[in-house]
Amino acid sequence: MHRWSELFIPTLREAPADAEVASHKLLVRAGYIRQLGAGIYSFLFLGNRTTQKIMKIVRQEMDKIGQEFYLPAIHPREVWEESGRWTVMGENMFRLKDRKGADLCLGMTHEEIMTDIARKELRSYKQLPQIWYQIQTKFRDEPRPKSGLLRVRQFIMKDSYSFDIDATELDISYLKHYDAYCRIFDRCGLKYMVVEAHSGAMGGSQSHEFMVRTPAGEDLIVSCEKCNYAANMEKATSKLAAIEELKPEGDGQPLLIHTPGKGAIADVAEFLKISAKQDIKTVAYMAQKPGDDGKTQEQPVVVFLRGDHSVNETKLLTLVKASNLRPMQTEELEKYFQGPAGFIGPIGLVVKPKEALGEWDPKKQAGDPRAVTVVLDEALSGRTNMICGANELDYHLKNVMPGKDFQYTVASDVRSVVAGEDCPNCGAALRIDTAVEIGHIFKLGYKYSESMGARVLDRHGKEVAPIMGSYGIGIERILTAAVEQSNDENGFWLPPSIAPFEVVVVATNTSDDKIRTTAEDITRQLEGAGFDVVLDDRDERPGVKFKDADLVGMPFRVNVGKKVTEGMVEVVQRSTRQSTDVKISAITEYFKGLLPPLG
RNA sequence: CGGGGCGUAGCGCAGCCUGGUAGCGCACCUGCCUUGGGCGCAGGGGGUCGUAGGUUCAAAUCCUAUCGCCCCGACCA
Repeated sequence: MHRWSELFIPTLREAPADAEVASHKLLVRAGYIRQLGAGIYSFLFLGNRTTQKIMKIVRQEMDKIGQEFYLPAIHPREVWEESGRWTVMGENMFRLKDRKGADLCLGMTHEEIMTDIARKELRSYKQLPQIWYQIQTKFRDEPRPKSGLLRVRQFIMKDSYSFDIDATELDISYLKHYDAYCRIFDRCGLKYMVVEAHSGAMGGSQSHEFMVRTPAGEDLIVSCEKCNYAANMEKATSKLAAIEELKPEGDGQPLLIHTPGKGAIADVAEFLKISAKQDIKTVAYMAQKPGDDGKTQEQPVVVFLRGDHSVNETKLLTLVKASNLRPMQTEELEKYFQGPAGFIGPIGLVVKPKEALGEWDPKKQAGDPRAVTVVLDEALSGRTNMICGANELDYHLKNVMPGKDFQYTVASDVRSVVAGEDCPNCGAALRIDTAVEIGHIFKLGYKYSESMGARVLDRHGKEVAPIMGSYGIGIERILTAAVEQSNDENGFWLPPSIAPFEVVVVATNTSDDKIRTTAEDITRQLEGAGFDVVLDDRDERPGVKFKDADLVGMPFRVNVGKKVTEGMVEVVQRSTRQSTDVKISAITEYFKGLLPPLG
């Protein structure tokens, strides 16, 4: 029997001053966690019980589709060099040296290690498909750990990896994970949504993120209330209302107009009595990418989009296969546009051909030194009679038509969706929320199997690289998300499946023998029926015990008090505060109707 | 890495400007009391004031450096 009086549950009346988000404050106050350093936390009794329950659910569902391994956390440098990520991971990776001076790192994720096993052992298509998973501690030297358990430097992750003979088979492994993840998060009692995510510049074809809405989240997700459209900001798009085009003036050719001192879009629009929607915004970047020699390569990228839109830099990075963007400086603007900041525009640019998109090989960069990658946002396709900068101080152009009056390297969706725009599926209004990512499934492709040399023979005897997928779940984030989702000023409540205890039995007055023994009896009964119960038998005033019970996350409380003389106790549901008088003799039956048996 | 803030008892804070005995609330220990929402009374324990230098007769307080933590930004396969 778990007696509170003998347990270590250090609850706090006040939250630590440096806690900001609800889950952080409450998990500390409830005695689940204590901080050791920035982004490093100890899990105490209650916190550990919960994460163990979460892991049990994850394990049960993963065992239905895969096999659990246990892999090292310390990795030799060589494996990470083979995949190229020893360099790519940069400062985010914890590195150390052993006594012989050999380089090692703490694993941030385990693609390399799993692929290493695969290449040494897998020989034939007959051994595929394989799904291997593990639940392991990961280390990331975050530049800025924050928000309690949300962004930390050490955390537990369930990660799995699939090896398939071809893309069709990968689809099956991917779908298995998708379904397993839904079962896991359902069982953990989370309200989550699945969003399409961008798969990054490093290859990979499909990716979904499992997100929980919360103000503490760091990711933005776009979703439709009407249909089930949901996407990551970096992937989201929207249907735009038709724009009323300006009338052409003169012969319809671009026409120079004097706009003295009106550089900004808003000024131009006001000066010309037009809407920003009729203006072309020009955003000029230098795209950056680390070169093979370790030096940063740069190339000019210019985006044209509707005056009231803004560039989504992640979309753009993916499009031009770059790792970073910086705004062009004045001299660079003058070099490529031959015009002054504020009045730059598309006409007169030397446009790189479509084949040059995403091309970084310096040998293929020869040609006109003024050549730039020009990206036209799709929202400008087919537009007519627009206003744009003339590349001349204090002048703009009228009657400009993308595609006719200027060329571009590529037309693509590179703008950010704005809340209230129309859903691309059903046309209803889109909303944008912050959310926390609790799971991510990802079609990796051949990146690791190719670079690390995993090969199997296919049914024709031909040597091929297996195609891979990688899939992660943040264990602590499930807890954090659950707390974020269900809390008030007094504390939080967890879904019974992951709460440290499903029921707390409060003996309101321990000096009353009848009350004390009844509370013990009830606890014993409920335990006997398979429920997870803790008995609060502390010699405290009832108020103290009620406050604690409200704080620490148990979904149900049984108050054993004066009504024992009538054979009754109260059952209080934490989430609703609803209190029900229940006959002591019927208490087990009552909970059987409320709670599913423990798995 | 840029900007800001904070390090004084387990937690929350005051004291610092204007140098001179280290304080308050909660928590903790003992006793009494109380027992349906952090109850009351009495007594008590606990802090090299983040660390290291410096100035001074004297430093929590002034100066310098350094470490740590938090927030905003950058970053986040």
